[in-house]
Amino acid sequence: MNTVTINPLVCLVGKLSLHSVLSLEDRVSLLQLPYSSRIFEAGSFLLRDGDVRDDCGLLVSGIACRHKLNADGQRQIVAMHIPGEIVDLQQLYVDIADSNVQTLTSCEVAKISHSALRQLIAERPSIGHTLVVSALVELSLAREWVLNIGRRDARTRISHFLCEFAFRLGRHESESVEAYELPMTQEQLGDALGLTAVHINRMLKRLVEDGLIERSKRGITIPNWKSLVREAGFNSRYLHLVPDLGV
Amino acid sequence: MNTVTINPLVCLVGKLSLHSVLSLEDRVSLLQLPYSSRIFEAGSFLLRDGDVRDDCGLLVSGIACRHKLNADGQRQIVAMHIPGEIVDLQQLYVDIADSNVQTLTSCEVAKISHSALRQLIAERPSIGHTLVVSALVELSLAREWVLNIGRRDARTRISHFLCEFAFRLGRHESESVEAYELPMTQEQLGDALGLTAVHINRMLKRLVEDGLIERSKRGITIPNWKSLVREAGFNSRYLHLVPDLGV
DNA sequence: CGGAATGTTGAACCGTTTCAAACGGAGTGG
DNA sequence: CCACTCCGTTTGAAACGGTTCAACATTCCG
Repeated sequence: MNTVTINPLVCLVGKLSLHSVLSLEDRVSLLQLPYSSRIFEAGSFLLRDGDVRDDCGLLVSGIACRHKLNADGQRQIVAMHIPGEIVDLQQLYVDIADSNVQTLTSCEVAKISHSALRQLIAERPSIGHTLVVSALVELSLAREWVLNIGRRDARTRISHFLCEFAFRLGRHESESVEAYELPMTQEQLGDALGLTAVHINRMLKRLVEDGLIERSKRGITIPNWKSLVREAGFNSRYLHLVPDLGV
Repeated sequence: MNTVTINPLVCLVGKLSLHSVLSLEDRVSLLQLPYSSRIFEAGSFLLRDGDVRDDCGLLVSGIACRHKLNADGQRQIVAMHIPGEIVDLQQLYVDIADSNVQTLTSCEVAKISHSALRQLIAERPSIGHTLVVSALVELSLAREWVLNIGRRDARTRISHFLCEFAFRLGRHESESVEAYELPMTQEQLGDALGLTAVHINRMLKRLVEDGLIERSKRGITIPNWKSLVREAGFNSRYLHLVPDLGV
């Protein structure tokens, strides 16, 4: 697997750089963190509600989602996780997990012990600062998620979700025909957006009919970025990206 | 106003203590922070989407809410703020605000400059740690809020909101008849829960009929805490309170 | 190849919204 | 003190968006 060995931590550095300016020394120190990497197959739990952890899981490749359960057992996906994100950063500060994280695709995860990370943060406070920023960006995303579910109808809601996901994956070069893989069943999309799979199906169909998206298996293509953004009322500011890239 | 002068910062210490264990030295240092206190009347903005700040606002008394706007101008309340909370802590780490904070009642707010707070955090890292914990608790609340709006029907959703608010205000001694003031119009409750004021009205009426709550003007009484908790499927774990108080 | 999971479609249903009208209380000015 | 207005609450009837259920088609995967 790791024959050409690229250090998986580069994806962490890349992700953190989206929200903060990292010094060269910080980057170097981050890349020297000890880790052990492992592959999880689709559907594995990376974190369970109630877990207590002594290491952090960095998502190196693949997509995972964070979800919570109702008293009735209904599921609500509350966040998506993409490569470069530390999936259980909260457990570095707060003891007990309050949600589940489950892989949607096969995922490579690098484990970093809390003690190593704590030591690094103590030595280089700017890295601690950067990690806090990434947590605050997650907070901002969660609040936008509330707005999305609370105050947008199904069609706009799905459009907004697709925009956000495309944007976070970096597939948002304006005007161009952008495609990405959306590794979610319609059931999962429903759980993310507070809708039923059936209704997701109908709305996706309508979005295709109206030329806002194209579909092939699990792939989504956005033929005209601007029109989907308009449909969704999407404004990327809440993502707190450091470089101002259009929109 | 401040003739008997109680330091408003004690409420900050109290709030932080709910989630973390603070040393005596930390408490003392916190209380020595320089601040300037001011009263805002109901409806004032404490923070606006897009603001950049060089000081933090500590809510000393009163209730505020955080909200975001749709592209259509529809409002969604994404969080409630109660005394002891720093309403714009994010701006200490992230430059630009992504939501509005508006007072619901007359509020006393103590301003603390970023530089003073940064200096304190540098001197006493455990205080920085505690502030991060409080931000992560807010993240946990936001995720539960998503679950509440996405996967609970109106009746349960309102019940859950009332439970959470009561619990955060500390009015949750089990079994007893607990009352608190809920300083929100039905319109605002609707904005918080992704419902219309009309439907809030009908559901509140039903909750009263079913003996789960009692109402008087803006006051809410919970005659039987346990039955409302059952109705809401409420589990306080996501609030991450340090002392384990029932439920 | 066969079975399970996912996607698709229609019809009936229901929770919530919308619209509209009336009510009540608090505050203001004459 | 009354009349007036403003704001929030209350109520009803009709409409709508999304759900539910059920059947069938398709894809995935061992």
